[in-house]
Amino acid sequence: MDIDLRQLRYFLAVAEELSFTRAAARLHMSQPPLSQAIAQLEAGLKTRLFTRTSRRVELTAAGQEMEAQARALIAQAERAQQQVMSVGAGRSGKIEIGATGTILRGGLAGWLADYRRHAPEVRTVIYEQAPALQVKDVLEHRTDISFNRTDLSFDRSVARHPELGCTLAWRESVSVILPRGHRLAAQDVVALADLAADEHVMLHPESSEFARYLQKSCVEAGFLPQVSQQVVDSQSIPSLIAAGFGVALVPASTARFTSNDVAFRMVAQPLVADVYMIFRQHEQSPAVHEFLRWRAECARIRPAQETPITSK
Amino acid sequence: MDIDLRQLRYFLAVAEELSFTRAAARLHMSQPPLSQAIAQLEAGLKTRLFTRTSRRVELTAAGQEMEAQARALIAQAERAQQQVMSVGAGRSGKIEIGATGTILRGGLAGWLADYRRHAPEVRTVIYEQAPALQVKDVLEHRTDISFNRTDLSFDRSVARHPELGCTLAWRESVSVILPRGHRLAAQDVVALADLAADEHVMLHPESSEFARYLQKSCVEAGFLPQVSQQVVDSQSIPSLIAAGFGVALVPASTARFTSNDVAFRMVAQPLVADVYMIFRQHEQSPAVHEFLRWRAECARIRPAQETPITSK
DNA sequence: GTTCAATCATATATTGGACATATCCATATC
DNA sequence: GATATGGATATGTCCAATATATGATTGAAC
Repeated sequence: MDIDLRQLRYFLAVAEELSFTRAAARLHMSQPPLSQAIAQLEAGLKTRLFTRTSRRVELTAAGQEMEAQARALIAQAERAQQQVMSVGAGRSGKIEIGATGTILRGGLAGWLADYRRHAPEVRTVIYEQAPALQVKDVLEHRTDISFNRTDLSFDRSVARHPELGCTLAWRESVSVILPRGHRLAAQDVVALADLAADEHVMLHPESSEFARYLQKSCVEAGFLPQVSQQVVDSQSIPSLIAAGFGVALVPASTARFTSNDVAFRMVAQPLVADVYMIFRQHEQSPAVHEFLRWRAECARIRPAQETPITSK
Repeated sequence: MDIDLRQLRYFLAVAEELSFTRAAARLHMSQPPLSQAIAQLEAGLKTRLFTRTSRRVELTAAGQEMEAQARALIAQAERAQQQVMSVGAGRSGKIEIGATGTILRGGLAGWLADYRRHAPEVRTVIYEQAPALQVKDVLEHRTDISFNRTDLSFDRSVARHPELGCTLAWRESVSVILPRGHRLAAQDVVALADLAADEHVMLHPESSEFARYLQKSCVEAGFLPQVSQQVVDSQSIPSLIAAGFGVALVPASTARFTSNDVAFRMVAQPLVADVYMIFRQHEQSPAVHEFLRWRAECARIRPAQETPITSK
């Protein structure tokens, strides 16, 4: 009673050849089972599909309808198979990405563009996330990959979860934001120690591993930064600097979207603003798996990772 | 390698139950062959569709895609089957109808409306045909049914073809078109014999059996009509009458679309303008077959067929 | 920690159905 | 009317889908 794609393939062969014998030859089978299969299909539909005049085979009206329907069905089955295999191989699908505001506006989309060229069928959906929620969101499948500036291998603030993996995504340099007319604005590159006397605007160290890293780096450079203001959202930093609250150390890419009320200057190495990807080690969809595999391969070929988009 | 709707039905059962055991019960089969069938499907796609954790079954990303695709495919297969069966039963399909101008404009569409209500999926396509080509067009499958005023049972002008059938479609009365101020315009009903002295406009008797029928009727009424003008297209008759070329006998429904430069009066019975359907006895599509069957049944229930639309 | 129950995978036997070979029947062609 | 062509029918064979039995894993109960 239920039709079956095999029957439809047989039907189409007969409909195209208008001959059971020729169709059977094309299907690499003998003629009787083909006749039987068609008869069975007709019985299931309670409808004749061919008129057999012992010398000529013709399609009935229902047969013509069936030809159109069968073609559409088989084509759709083909597409369905391709689509499923494509998802299975990670060539299509969806990757849910979480990122902090600075990373999202700091060139993440541009950095992803490479992969979009490599796997155009994979949709990437980017959510802006509070850093504190990123690990939780990944663990609970709300996102597949989180981009942030925390290297879980060294992070002690979140419980080191065995299910989570962490990889360096890209490496950018650190800039310092100076107010107009600051004494260091004349230099192209600023050494970290030169900022010892300035007041600093920085992110809350509790919620930002990057802030803790900067603090630690300052201490290693020989001074404990004077904090004039702590902020939650890095977007508000440039306006605070413009208002005279001091200086701020930020990832170089922050310069892309800010006015020229303030000056951006490179900070000398070895200060870096690394961006990491956090992801589940298992239970990752093929698209995510393939994405991470591709990234790992790229990193193997060209390990020196630079700022995704120059902050010029 | 080629997927098969049976596998998809199995897959959907498992995807819905998220359990091989329950799905097998729902499918009235045991669990091992179901597991095998799914494994086979996965092998064909080279893609895992479920993650089995020996306690819980879950869909992979590819499995979710497959669920959507499978639903769409099975629904389409269902629709295809319905559609083919519908065509096979004559509930849907197409009927190509040929008709002469007078019949086409004389209420054919209205007469067909009944059937369109009965079988709304059947499309009826109406072509205007020269009467001389109607039989040929039916025999050569250009049309399925011809409407005209020729009863093939008595027609001797065309070779009586054994493949052709002929049935009365409807019966209308005959009207006479009189010029303004004609002496008979005062009467509601005109007897045929009263028109003996008038000049007549009529269709070519060679191409119109109706014209021959009218001629014969006049002779039986005791006069040979004086023909002032012979026309091919009955549409031109009213204007010729208005121009004073005499009178004309026409089917009553002709009055529907003409101005009041002329007067229409009923002609006394037994003069009738019957409309017949001509069709192939065999090689008719289910839609045509079902249409004719339905008509025959209606005629059996209510044999008195009237003018399809009153010529008021 | 141990046992039990639940659940899917694997092994093996069985059966139904798809297929092939052989043949029959109808008809178009000569 | 003989022949050839092409589909239907009959019958045997073989594979594949299924059932039964069993194993393996694991979550839950105590």
